[in-house]
Amino acid sequence: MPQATIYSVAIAAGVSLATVSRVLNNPEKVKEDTRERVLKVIKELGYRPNVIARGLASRKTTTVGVVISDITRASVSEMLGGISDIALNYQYSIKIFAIHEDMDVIDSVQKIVSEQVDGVLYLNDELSDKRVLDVKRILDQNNIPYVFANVVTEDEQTPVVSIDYEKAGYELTKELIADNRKDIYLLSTARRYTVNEKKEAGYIRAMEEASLEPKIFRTSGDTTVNRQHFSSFFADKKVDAAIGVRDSIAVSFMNIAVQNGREVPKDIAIAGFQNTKYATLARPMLTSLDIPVYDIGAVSMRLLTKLMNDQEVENIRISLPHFIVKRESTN
Amino acid sequence: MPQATIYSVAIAAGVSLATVSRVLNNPEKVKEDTRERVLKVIKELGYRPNVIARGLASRKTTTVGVVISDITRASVSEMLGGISDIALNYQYSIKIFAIHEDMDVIDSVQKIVSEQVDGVLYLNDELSDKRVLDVKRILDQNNIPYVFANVVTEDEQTPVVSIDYEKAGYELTKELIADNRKDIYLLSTARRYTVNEKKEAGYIRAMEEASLEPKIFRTSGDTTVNRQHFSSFFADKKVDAAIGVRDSIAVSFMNIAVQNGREVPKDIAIAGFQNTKYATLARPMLTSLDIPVYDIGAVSMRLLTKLMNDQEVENIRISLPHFIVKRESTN
DNA sequence: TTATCAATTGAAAGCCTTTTCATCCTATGT
DNA sequence: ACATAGGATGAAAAGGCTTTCAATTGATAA
Repeated sequence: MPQATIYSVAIAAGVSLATVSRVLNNPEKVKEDTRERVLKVIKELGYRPNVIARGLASRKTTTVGVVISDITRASVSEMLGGISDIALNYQYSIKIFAIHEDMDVIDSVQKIVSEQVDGVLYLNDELSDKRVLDVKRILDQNNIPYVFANVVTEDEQTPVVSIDYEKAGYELTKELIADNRKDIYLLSTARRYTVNEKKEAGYIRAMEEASLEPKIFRTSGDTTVNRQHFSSFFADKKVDAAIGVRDSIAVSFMNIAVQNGREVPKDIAIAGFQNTKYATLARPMLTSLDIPVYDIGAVSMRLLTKLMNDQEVENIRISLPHFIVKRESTN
Repeated sequence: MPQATIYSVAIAAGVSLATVSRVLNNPEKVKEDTRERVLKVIKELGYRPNVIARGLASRKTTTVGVVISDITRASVSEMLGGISDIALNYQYSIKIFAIHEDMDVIDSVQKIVSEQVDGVLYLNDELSDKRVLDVKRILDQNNIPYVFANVVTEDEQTPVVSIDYEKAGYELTKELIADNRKDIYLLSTARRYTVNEKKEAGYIRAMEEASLEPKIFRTSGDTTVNRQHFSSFFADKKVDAAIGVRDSIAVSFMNIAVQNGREVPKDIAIAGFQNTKYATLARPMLTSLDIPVYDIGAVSMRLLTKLMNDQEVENIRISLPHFIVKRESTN
């Protein structure tokens, strides 16, 4: 049997299509007994409205586009979990748009526009402020609401959900300074991510406040690569504490430190960012600044639903709370 | 300015809509100079076909639905990476359908059908054979091609891309037996996953072949929970090797083992499954059976594109190769 | 020159809904 | 009993595209 359409339902129920449509979308506008009759037929025929046709007619697709650079990163998929749960609540579907470095930003946004999504969630912590504005402009032109998640941008007019990475970096550094550590390194990425730059800024502020010299060591996120870097690191550097901009970097560093005969946390205190599973699977377990990634996803999706439905929004720039989870790798 | 439509392009180019449509979909059917004229106008107006309208008219949405239970799991997002890359190649969009345990399988599939996707990729390693058949039936009825990825099913008619988990379990166990280990535990999950059952079967086969007693220890995937289990484990059990059905379980076990004074791999050899980043971030680094998760995603997406376009497919049941990555946690 | 055929183009139907507008009906007030 | 308001319903247009079928054009062959 071919899929039932609104026609077949209308005929079977002896009403017009308009009525069937109303039963589905404005049930209060149709008399109770006809409504029940129609619903019965719908159930019998297993009718499900074709969302494409509905999207064309209503110019609403109840679909949001989620723009992602590297979906395999743990933080991204965690965020997607939050997005997906809230989307389910509000009956939105999720379309994934993977973007690659070599893709033209403008072109990729235009593609999303042509897909007729009702809103866009942009997850990309590598996005520069200029690019954010490009994306913003095109979406504004097409009247598509959007929220940036986990993105650093100064622009006051951009809806964004994130945490205060500068403050987080500052606090985590203060924690180590309070433990009387002097040679505190920040292990950052060679590649520039805007969120990491914020962490660095906070680290530097804390160090300078304490009249300590900020020392940033740049390496790769790839374990096989940074192992090499870290090994040579211990040959010539004085260090009694380190903060990794990601847990995985901190753990990798910790492993090399131990292999070089350092005791953690006695000789070296180590802390990470994100509080992922890497932190609890490390030995000793890693102190980490918890970033509520799932919540960032969930909250941005929630914010987006409000924007899409023209609801009153008190604050379009949301900063979620963070906190330090102290474990064995620091005192 | 409102978004350009095919009408505005047709008028501006002085042709009919049919011609514009042909320029986009069957360029060889329109004379070269008109084609160029139309393309020029398209570019000038920044026209992008509305994919919803196109989907309604052509009954093709160039969208595939990807069904996922827990998107936050590393293997799932890795697979999604493979899917997404291939989808990009073949110009398909990806719609995510998150399913939860409490959802009705049939209902959720019907929802996907109503979304008019051209194909479905089902990723769910918890799916029982019966459920697979339910899903299959509904999609067949609606004439929607599908591929199951990383799913264990016996049914010969089900397109599926996976690895031979039984063989993998067997080989990994053999490896430890060859190292003359006797008390080899399999650390599995309390919750039943079909893929884990296969690993268990392979483990048991290898153990029995060697006249060793298979010993399966069931715990949670949650680190805070299994730490407790593992701690009490060492109180009363004789063990000289262990295999975790996931890397994270193996690493967690390894940490507890070391804390209990065991040396790895001297006293206990440990191996995991999946070869995730957990394995390389462990100390010592974990031997792991590599499961090409990204490839499973990529290959299933490729298979699905063939199915969607009625291309000849030699084999709808694809088993990808696996191999053991030996590291420091075993001899 | 005329018939024939292929290449090119256009007109219009169709895809399945939503939504506006008009019509009909019923209950209410006088 | 009659006008009126409001609720319930249906007819039809609209949404932006693809695709069929018919018409036109131009070129080639007879």
